[in-house]
Amino acid sequence: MDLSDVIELRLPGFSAEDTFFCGQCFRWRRADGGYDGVIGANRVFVRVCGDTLTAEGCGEEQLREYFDLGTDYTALQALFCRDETLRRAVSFAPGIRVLRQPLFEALVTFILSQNNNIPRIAGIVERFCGCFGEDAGGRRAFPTPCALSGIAEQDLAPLRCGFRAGYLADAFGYFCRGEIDEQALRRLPLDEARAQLMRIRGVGPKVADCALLFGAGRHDAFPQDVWVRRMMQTFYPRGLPDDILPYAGIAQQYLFHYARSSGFFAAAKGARS
DNA sequence: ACTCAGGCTACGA
DNA sequence: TCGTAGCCTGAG
Repeated sequence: MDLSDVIELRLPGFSAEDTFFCGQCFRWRRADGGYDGVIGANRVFVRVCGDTLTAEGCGEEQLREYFDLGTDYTALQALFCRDETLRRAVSFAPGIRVLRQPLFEALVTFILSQNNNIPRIAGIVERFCGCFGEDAGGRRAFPTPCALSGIAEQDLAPLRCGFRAGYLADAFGYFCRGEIDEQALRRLPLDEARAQLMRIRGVGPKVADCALLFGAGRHDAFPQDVWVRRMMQTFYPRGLPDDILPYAGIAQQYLFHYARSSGFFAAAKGARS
């Protein structure tokens, strides 16, 4: 296969802007009217025109998986929009899709996300790839677990990721030794899958759910950060509607983005004391 | 200068 | 089993 081929995917309603910058991934940049990113071992350039996404740099199968073509967002949004709050969140940024990233990448980036802000996370991730990743055509691929065997906490000093370095080193160990079973994570009951990941130091419920949702295709995993918790307390004191639960993670992404970006909670900031 | 960020661990009650 | 102080670092 020629990786320089331009591949077109039909992706109705897709917004690269909202999808790439709604906080689920950290490696896309705006460039030349499109987006420059790295998927697996490949540097990829993406452009969106109407309902068509064009991509060059990687194969079609890889793209279909990464953009989760198997999930029908039109149907999903119809379901979500029967709920008043979700209807508002979805219409705020209807072009969001939850990406299916590699498990290791999702876990590592969300370990780095804790008590941290997005620009700085992106910086740490770039330094990490720069230090340990293979060349991917002008950018660096996200390092594979194998490439990190023997990497210790002190080797991570250049990342300037602070107390998270020890957590990363622990995670590398689990992956290098093959002690994280991706297939199991995909089929196990949610709490068991979460427990497997939470053996890693620095991985609590939130990070585990992010890894499952973004890195293992578990649409039922429901990461609750401060923003989503605010949404839950305000609009869903009794929890999400039952028919949403199998897709709670995707709903979460709309709720999260809405909570952070709509300004709904902005006034609450100064209102303490 | 100072707060706070997409949590977690460790420790105290 | 609860609740919470402290943590590296740097952006705002």
